[in-house]
Amino acid sequence: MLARINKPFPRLGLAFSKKKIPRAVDRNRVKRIVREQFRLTQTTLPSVDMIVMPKAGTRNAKNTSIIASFHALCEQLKQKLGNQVEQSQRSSFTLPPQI
RNA sequence: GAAGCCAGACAGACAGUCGCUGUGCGAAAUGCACAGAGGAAAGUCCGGGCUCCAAAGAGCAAGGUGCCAGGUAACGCCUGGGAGGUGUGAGCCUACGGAAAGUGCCGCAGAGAGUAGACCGCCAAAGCGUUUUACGCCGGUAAGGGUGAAAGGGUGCGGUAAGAGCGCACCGCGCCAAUGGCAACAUUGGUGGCAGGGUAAACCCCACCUGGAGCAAGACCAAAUAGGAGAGCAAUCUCGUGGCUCGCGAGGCUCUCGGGUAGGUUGCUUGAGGUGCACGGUGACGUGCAUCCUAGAUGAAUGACUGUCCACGACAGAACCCGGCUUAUGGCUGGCUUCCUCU
RNA sequence: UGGGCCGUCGCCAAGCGGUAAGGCACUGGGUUUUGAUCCCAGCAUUCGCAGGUUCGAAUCCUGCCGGCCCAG
Repeated sequence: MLARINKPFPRLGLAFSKKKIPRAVDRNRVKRIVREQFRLTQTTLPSVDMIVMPKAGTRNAKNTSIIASFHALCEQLKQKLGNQVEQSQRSSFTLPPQI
């Protein structure tokens, strides 16, 4: 829902309301999946702060579909920011991202 | 073989790689080691610990519990027993004190719904009258019919004008005694007279229990700021303290205007703890010894990928901590009951 | 964490121990040349679910389910 250029490395924010995903088990599951995918793909992501927010149907989604939609959103983000962000800026930093 | 009842344990396993949270080691590292959700962590329905209010007091009010005995820190929980109900049975269920302290309610129907009553009936003995083997009046009665969820014990015999606990027998009920049992209660005997239906998850009475708030409790450190202005009340007052009164403690308190802060540490996990053995107890449970340390986050941690195997993984995520209850849920094991078939 | 409220026809709802009002909507009929209005009639087999108390429960009690609100 948000992507803002702030720090020289990508950061992840999660906004998971109890209204969208009522049960704690499902909420934790989706958060784990998003965090894991961010961790695996952070070196290829643009250096922006992003906030991920689930929609109402997310609680019934399978793990593979959540992963696929996360990657699709990242591709959209890259295309939108492709003109603004320099490629060299991203590769020069290898600090651990703050999740 | 089918259906059912009860009890129990388990909650995918192993290996590898990369991650997350905590603790320890280390000067530090892009390190190393160890540990890391549940039987219900859930609902928040009860009980307790802990913390503050007065190391919690009195009375009223309010609320809860309600056969007996035991267990427990405590309970509305558990165990054992009694009584009642239910099921063919294994079993299961039960707010299970008091209706003779008082009050209320019992629609419709029905004569009458609670110090009873007379619609259809039955009888008319005694008394009176007449048209005298009869009828009427004065009356008697509640057996039978009818209404209702419920009509002031039930069945039978006697009795009577007809009837009626009016009398008797048995059953039921109340009271007393004995026996067994700690008790609830059971059994037996005697006695009374059949009197006043139901409802207390209606008010209520009796007995017992409950002070209030909650870890965002509370404690500490640091930062910031204005010990501001105005009004009101004030020891017969105000606040702490909650529904009220008392008591106790403190001495200022309340409102308005304007302004400031809300960051961190702790509480935080060793506990009515777990496991094993022995002993006591029918059992819940208790005692002793040995042994183990087993999440502690604070935008909130348990995952992803790969491989092998199987029954192909249900319900579901700790937030101060424990004991229960309730609800959700997967397959497995053992015991028992009923029925069917075969030998 | 603590506390409170609600669930009744498709919708809005009254009833709080005595056998489920009313309005809108819907269906049928009438009035009208036709439509609206108007008139008449119909429309709750589980009062969220499951037990219990009572002769009798939407109502009382207990346990669940769902929804909403308040305080910190």
